Amino acid sequence: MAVTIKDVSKDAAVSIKTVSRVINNEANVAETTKVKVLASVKKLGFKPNKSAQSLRSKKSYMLALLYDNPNKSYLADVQSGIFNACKSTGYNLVIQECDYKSNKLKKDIVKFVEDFRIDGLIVTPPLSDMEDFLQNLDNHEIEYSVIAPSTRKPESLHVSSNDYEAAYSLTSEIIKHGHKDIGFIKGHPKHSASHLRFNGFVDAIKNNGMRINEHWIKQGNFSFKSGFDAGVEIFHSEKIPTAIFASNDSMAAGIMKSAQMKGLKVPHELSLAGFDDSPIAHQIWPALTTVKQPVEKMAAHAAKILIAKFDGLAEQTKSKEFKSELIVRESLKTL
Amino acid sequence: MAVTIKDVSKDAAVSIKTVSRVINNEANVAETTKVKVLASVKKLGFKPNKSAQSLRSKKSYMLALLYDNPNKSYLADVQSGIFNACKSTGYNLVIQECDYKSNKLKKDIVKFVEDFRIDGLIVTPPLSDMEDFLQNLDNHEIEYSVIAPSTRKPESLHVSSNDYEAAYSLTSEIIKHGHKDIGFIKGHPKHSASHLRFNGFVDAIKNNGMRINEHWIKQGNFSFKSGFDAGVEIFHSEKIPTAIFASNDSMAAGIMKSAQMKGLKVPHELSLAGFDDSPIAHQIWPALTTVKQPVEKMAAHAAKILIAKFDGLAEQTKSKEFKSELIVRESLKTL
DNA sequence: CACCCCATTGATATCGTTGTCAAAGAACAT
DNA sequence: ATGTTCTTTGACAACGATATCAATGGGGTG
Repeated sequence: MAVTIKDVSKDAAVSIKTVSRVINNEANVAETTKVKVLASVKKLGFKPNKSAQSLRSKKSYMLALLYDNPNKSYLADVQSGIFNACKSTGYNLVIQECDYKSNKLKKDIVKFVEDFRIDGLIVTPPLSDMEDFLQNLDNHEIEYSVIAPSTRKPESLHVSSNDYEAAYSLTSEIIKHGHKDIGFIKGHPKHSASHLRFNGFVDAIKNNGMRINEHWIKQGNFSFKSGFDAGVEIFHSEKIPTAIFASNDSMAAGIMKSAQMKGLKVPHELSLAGFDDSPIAHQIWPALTTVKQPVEKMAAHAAKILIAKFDGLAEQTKSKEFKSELIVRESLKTL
Repeated sequence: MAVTIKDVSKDAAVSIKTVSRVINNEANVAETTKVKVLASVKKLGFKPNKSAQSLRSKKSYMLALLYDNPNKSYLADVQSGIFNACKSTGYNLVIQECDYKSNKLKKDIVKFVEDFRIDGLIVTPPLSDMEDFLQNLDNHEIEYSVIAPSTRKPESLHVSSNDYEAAYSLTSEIIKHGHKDIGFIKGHPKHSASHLRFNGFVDAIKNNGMRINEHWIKQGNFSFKSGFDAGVEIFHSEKIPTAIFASNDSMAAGIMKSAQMKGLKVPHELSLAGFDDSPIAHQIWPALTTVKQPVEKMAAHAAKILIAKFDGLAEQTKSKEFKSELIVRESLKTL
């Protein structure tokens, strides 16, 4: 039989309410009582029963992660970060796959939250970029924390990365390696990161006094195949760039495949760069020059600020921007 | 305010206990009463409060997935399968990363299960291959379901795949393509799948009247790097095989890298095969010939049989072996 | 010293469900 | 008609926590 609050109250010779006060860190408990209770808690190995807490306090202690993202490694990192953040707090995580294109999405998610009595949501791209979706959550008074939103409202909970700056500096790095003819593969248009990365690229090119060649700018959607297709198109034209910057690693790998099929040697005849530092980046040869975002930390922070809000500690942990790290590998060669 | 069992009981003009009986599918409820209650449940949109159920019935409705496996795509598939199986049943999933080498593992997991009041565990390789670990769970009367265990006790809940047969037929396929000099990279020795795959390989070789060349058999550990290292070693010897079968795709990708660095053309000078059909298998060029296991379905089944046991339906869903599918891609060439 | 205030504490109701047990009525045997 | 058994149903307690609200007592004020 498990230890209950009653056992603790007997052992510490106080009422159960006082024990409750101590374990919930409520104000107005005498220091001596607190010490006494905590000693009993420790001695008996008391763990509050989540179901009972949940039933009485109307909180489920459950967060849900919403995603519609085919990238398994990204998803795994996000989850891992959230789980770590939850572990110490007693919250749990449920994963909910969505279809961002569904016109029932808004209704479905509200129903989901109500049916499962979810306390709060963690929203990832591309859902995090859908203003009306987030607005709908607000309307239903559903709490949430967003990862990498397109607009960073100061009152909302969000974590973001410096996609623009990272793309800018990766582009500068490519330029430093002597490249003048640089192609770019855009990411999925519904992801705000796609635009930030593209803008970073464009500005770096312009600020270095160079010009964009529209033929070498292709629209992708973050998938391997879209990168492959873009590569095929680019290599089909009369003049081809000496370097291509793809908005993520999968697409860069796709380009590499199309280059290799065309007989183009990477990096000798074509330099490549990706974004994300996903596992594939170093599992292909040559390994990809890329940008690593602290996805796990970002996700953990998203969970932390959400939980902090529930616990009324909103002031302590705030929305934050995370810095990315440039990783130069073999796929980028000096001309 | 949410709808409770009380509201339903009023609406249906029966006692709350009778409603409880109906929603729990208990015996001895008159058919007419049942229909009446179900109508009210539907009309009011009643959903039982999990916390209250959990509190009263001493079940947490939580499963935990135990893993110690660096393969993110495998993990993502397993999770996805379990989540789908849980969705309809009201169970939830918690993910728990473990360290199979830790000597505190057994104690930690027991404590974890007790602290979080987990109803049951789903155990993945390599933990599923540690007899003493599973024995310890039995001793503590912890329920669990195992994915791909080394020994399949008839009384235990498990799902397995036909690793031996799949490796046998993949090897046969390689032989059919005219290869006589075939190397093999073993997987992590703690995973029973490693041995099954190796045995399948060995038997296929022998049954085709061929012989194993020990120099081309290397020990790996399922990681990209171990594959790369094995490749470097093999290509260092005077005679190299015309084909290499790696026990998973990551290692096959590692070999491909080492081959390409050595200037060996895949598949013209070296054919390659992997196992698992992970994303990398078709994101490198040439794409890998491999074996696809229905990981998601297996995981879903593992969850289902566990939940069925809790619901007293142990007879209906049983341990099961799943079949794999051979996928022949460009990395395997006819000699 | 009487008074009030505020910090501290506890008795008890309560959350929404399932478990226990007994009552009512139907069905059947004698 | 009576007793017995079985099916169906409901009243109420219980699960283990938090919420409400009142009681207690020490300290400050006039």
